[in-house]
Amino acid sequence: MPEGPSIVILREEAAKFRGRTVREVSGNSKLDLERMRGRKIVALRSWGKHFLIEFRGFSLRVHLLLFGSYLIDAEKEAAPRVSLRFDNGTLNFYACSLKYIEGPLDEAYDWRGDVMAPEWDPKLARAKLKKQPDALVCDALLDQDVFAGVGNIIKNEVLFRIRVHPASKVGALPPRTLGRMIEDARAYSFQFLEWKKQYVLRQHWLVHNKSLCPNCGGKLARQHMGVRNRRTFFCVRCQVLYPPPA
DNA sequence: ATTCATGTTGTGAT
DNA sequence: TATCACAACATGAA
Repeated sequence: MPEGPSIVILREEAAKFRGRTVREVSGNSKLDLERMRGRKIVALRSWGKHFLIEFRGFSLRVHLLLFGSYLIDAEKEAAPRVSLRFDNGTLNFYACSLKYIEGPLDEAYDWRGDVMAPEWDPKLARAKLKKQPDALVCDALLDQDVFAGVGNIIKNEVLFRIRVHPASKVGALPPRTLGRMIEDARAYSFQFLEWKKQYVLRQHWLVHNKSLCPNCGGKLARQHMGVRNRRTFFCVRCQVLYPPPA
C-alpha cells in the first residue's frame, strides 16, 4: 500500500467524505478518537505517505507504515485502528500509525516537498540534495524531507530508469544526471499511480523484485544498501557508478 | 511453514 | 549532546 501514489488513490477514494460529519468513531488507537465525533471533515489531503483528515483546528494523520491497510464501506476481521462512520459510508484503517496534527496543515507541511503535489518544487529538492553531497543516491531518494512519497519500489525503478548505480554519491552526479533523478522521481511516481489504478503496476517493474536486467539480460544485483539498509535491485553493467571507482 | 517486506519511530548504547 | 543500531509494530504474499 504505502508509497505516495497509493496514498493519492486513498485520498481520491475517500473524497466522498469531505464535508461529512463523523457520526460514530471507534478503534483500538491510543489516541482520543472521541475528539472526532460530531466534527465535520474540512478536507482530505495527503503529503507524501501521510494521509490527512482535516477538521477545523486539527487533523488526523494516518501513516500506513509497511503493513497498514484501509477499507471504505467494508470491514474485515482484524480490529480497526480507527473506524469513522458517516451518513454516506465508513472509513476503516488497520495496522497504521495515527497522530493528531494541531493547527493549520499549511503550517505543518511544506507541500513543495511532496513529489505527487502540484506544489512540488524540483529546484528546492536540488538545493536540499546539494547539502548532502556524501549521501548515497539510494538513501537520498528515500529521504522524505527531499522526496516525500518516494518509497523503496520507486527508488529502485527510478535509479534503473536513469541508469544510475544506487551506491553513487549525490555530490558526484553530473548536474544533468541529478536533474534527471529529481525529474524522474516525480515522473515515475505518476506512472506508478496510473499503473496501480489499472492493477498492472507489478508487471511493469523493471528491476524491483526481478532477477534479470531488462536491458542487457544480465543477472541483477540484490543487496541491502545505504544507511536505511533497504533492498536494492540494480544492474552493475547498465547502471553507472558516480564517482567512477578508482 | 517460515520468511520477509511498498516504513517509521522510539529506545538505549556509544 | 549527538549519533547510531536495533527493536517494535503488524499482516499478507511468496
